[in-house]
Amino acid sequence: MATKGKYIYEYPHPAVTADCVVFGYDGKELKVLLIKRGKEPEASATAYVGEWALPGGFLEVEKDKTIAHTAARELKEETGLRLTVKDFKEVGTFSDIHRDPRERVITIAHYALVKLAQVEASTDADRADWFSWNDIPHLAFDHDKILRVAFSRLKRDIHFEPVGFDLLPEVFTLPQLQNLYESILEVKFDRRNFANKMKHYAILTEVESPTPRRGTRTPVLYRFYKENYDRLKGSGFQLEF
Amino acid sequence: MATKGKYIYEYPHPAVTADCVVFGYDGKELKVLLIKRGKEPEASATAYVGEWALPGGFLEVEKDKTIAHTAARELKEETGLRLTVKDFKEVGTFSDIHRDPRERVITIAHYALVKLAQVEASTDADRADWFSWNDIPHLAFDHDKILRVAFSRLKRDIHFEPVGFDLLPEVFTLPQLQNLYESILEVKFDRRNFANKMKHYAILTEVESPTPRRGTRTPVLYRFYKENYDRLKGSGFQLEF
DNA sequence: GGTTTTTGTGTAATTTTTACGCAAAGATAA
DNA sequence: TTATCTTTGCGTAAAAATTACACAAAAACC
Repeated sequence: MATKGKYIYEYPHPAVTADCVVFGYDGKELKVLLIKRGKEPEASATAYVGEWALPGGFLEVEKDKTIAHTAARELKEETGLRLTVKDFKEVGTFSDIHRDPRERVITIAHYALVKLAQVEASTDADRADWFSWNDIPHLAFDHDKILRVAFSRLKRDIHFEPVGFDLLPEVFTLPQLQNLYESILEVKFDRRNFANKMKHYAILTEVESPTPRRGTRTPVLYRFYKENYDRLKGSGFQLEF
Repeated sequence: MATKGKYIYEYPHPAVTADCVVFGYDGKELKVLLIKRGKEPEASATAYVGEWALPGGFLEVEKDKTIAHTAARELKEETGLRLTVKDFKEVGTFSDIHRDPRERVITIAHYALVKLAQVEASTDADRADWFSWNDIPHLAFDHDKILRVAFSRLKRDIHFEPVGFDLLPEVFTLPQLQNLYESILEVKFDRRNFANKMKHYAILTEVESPTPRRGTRTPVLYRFYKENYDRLKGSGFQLEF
């Protein structure tokens, strides 16, 4: 199949892919969605068969309006997860000349945050699976590196944007929120100071608690108060921890 | 020249370019290096001839180790300016399907900071020129957009890294440093508070001033104290203004 | 010598951040 | 039923950082 192709260029062109780091949070740990690599019908050859990898795939030159559209389309095809283009944040370009053994492939990595509970059901479990952040298997290509960079990007973004809320269910407790921040920022906060700061920012609204029993004292439930957050953000605000 | 090419692929491939936003600072204003577009021997057709644009060009698939190497190589070829791969920071990918009228081209934008005085001489003035940030001409392609994003990235990075110092000469005055920060952050600071904060951070060392006359009172000269900055940065520090 | 521009300097008031202890809610075990 | 354990909620005092603010010295120009 040496000259099976029909797309001809005067100069060599690289292949371009979009890869997706999809983060979830189960109330306890940060999670990442990975796929098991199989044979890919579109690629001229398939590499790393049977290994775990980030979901992603090739830019469709004549169809994908932007590389983020590639990310959204491939994520849907490979995991069943349906996200919009706006859900993806660009992490960066990975372009090492030999990062793919088949041909020159540069990839634009993206990350996305999902409410885990609400998407677990719609995920195609045959090919995809969620892994705890502290228990990630070895990944194909340079996907380990991409994952690390994506995490550091998330870690940075959380200072400026309410990314935490994209990972939590609509209704959540203060301890859950704090644990999430601690997981991402890899630090511990004083519970009282954390609550004070949140109260000061006024970006949470208390939910009429239907007293949902648990193992200990029932925590108060909150909802994210988007209006207030947007107002704060508009005036050059930044969430600090 | 419809089928002049000799590079054949089974699926369509995009062209990939690296574009460079090179910032300089003349002690008064932020500047950007632009080139005047001419005929490009490498491209199958040339677009936007005669217009100003960001320096940049096509990834050489078999030669450029990473896309940052493309940026460095093209900057050198187009402007004469010789920077290392490490001098470039990635801004992001611009991949709109019709951003280049010739074919599908996605570009990875980068920015770099240079000590203006020391590079002005080595810049190829026939093709390249420095423009004040507040006096940028209309640019080819989507380069206006790239420029805006690059600036906002610089604005963000200056909180975490001593980027200011890359734009200043080795030896500089406190008012110069303040003016630079004000230009990038688009705010005004109180002179005394700015000086106090800098003193508190202890990242400047006073230089034995050879009393270099000027228009008014001779300002004290400083040099950036890298050791102290690195130490601070290592312990999770961040430059705030 | 007077005028103008630019630079350097310190302190008090305010705001933000940090540190810290105890009581109530709910579950489980004795 | 009571004791015990874990988890949650709450407020204040000390420390640190940020802000606001005024005057004198250096140099150039007239």
